Amino acid sequence: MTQLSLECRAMTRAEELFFTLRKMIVEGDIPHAKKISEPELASQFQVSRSTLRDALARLKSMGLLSSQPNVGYSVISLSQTHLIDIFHVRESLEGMACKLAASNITPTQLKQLQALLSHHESSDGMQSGEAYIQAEKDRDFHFLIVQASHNPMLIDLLCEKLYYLVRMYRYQFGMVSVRAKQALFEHQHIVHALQAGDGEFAEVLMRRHIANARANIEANFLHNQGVNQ
Amino acid sequence: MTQLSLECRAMTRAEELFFTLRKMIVEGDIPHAKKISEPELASQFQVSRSTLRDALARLKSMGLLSSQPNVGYSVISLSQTHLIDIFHVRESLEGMACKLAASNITPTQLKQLQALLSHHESSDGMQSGEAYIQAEKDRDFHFLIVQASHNPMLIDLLCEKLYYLVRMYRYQFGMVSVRAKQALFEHQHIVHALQAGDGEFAEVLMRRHIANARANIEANFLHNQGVNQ
DNA sequence: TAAAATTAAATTGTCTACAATTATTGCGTA
DNA sequence: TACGCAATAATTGTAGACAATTTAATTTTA
Repeated sequence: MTQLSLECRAMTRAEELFFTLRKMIVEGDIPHAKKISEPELASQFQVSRSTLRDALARLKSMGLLSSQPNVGYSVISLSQTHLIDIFHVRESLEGMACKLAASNITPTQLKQLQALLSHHESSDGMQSGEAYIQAEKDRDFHFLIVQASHNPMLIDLLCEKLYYLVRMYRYQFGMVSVRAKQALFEHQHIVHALQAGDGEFAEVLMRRHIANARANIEANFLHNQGVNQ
Repeated sequence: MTQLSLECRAMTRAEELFFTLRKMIVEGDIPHAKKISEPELASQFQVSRSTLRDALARLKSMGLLSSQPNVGYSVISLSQTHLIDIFHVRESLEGMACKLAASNITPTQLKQLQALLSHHESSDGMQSGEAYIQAEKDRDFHFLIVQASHNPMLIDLLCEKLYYLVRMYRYQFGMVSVRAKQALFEHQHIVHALQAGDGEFAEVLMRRHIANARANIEANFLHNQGVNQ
């Protein structure tokens, strides 16, 4: 009767809690590297420990939590080396995604990508060339390309797992792009390669794009050395 | 008192069951694409459904099981496209691992790698050049390089997740290497590049190595078309 | 006083029971 | 007979209780 779930999958209590906790962890609302009290969290969200533990297990599987048997869960402790590790994985996976996208992207997706680009070109921050937080725009661009790879495993790894880790670091370290204009150029080159169907080149460009971002982060670390652990 | 767990971490019932089920799934002892009955499996292993569900959740997170809320779990259904997807991911990740290994490999690890190679060279199957199942040898070689990357995320993805998926396909499709001698040559080249500390070249070689394996699989599919779905 | 051992408290892992949802069976109707 | 609907059975999701382990607090001893 009430079968209006054609698009909207069934949502369990545990799944809902998973989304809530993920947001909280990413945005830094749960202290890092400090043990999580299951009874406390469970009562805070009015759920049983079973439900909570289901959600915690999912958060662990995507790398936001760590745990030890008979001890408990805790939000992972952020570090420079960990962030660099993530970017190495991103570089390889998004490079491959970009290569595959050159072959598999649909006309609709290509149009979306182009529309995205021209929108970014015309936006205020870009025209003045000043630095600004372009997290969401960046997200959309990279997400579209990953989707266009049509490789479900790549999509899952990048959009469901690594993305949230990166976002957590953005929140925690307060990373803003000081190379917005440069990034736009790189995005444009990537789209050109995709249009031309040149997967090998598209991959190289995407990898350089992410490697540049990593170098930028490393330089930032060097500059702030001693501030972060 | 009984604190002999310096190396051996605490092992929960759920973790033990996880290992058992993983082995069973990989080796094809649980029917694919058919819903798993939780009460049945739980009683079969003399554990409660809670414990079983903990294990099932882990198996899902590594891609061996799929699930739907309010419906249940089932072993993933294997397909040619899925296997190809996996190899694309492997190519990119192991390529990166190899690149990083060129910089980060320890002298001990390099010696282990060389010892492994010379052992393979002298083994029977190689000398006669005949095809044989070299799954374990291949495993050791690739594992060592991934470990040598010293990137925990790469290590986890490749050695704890993708590896078991690949092994499941090996069992299910009965894949044997018909290019053992060629693979050995490629392994040798990779080690030479690592010795020379040439990460870029080592990456290219590893990617070609895996791409060749993929091409071999695709050719096999083409030959057996209609047999597998 | 400081370290080790022992006891007590709290936390996690596991089990069982119940609620909510889905799958199945049987019935009635076109 | 085939299709749709209703009632039943079975399964999954969630809650709460107990057991095993860890952490803390306390006592004992050098």
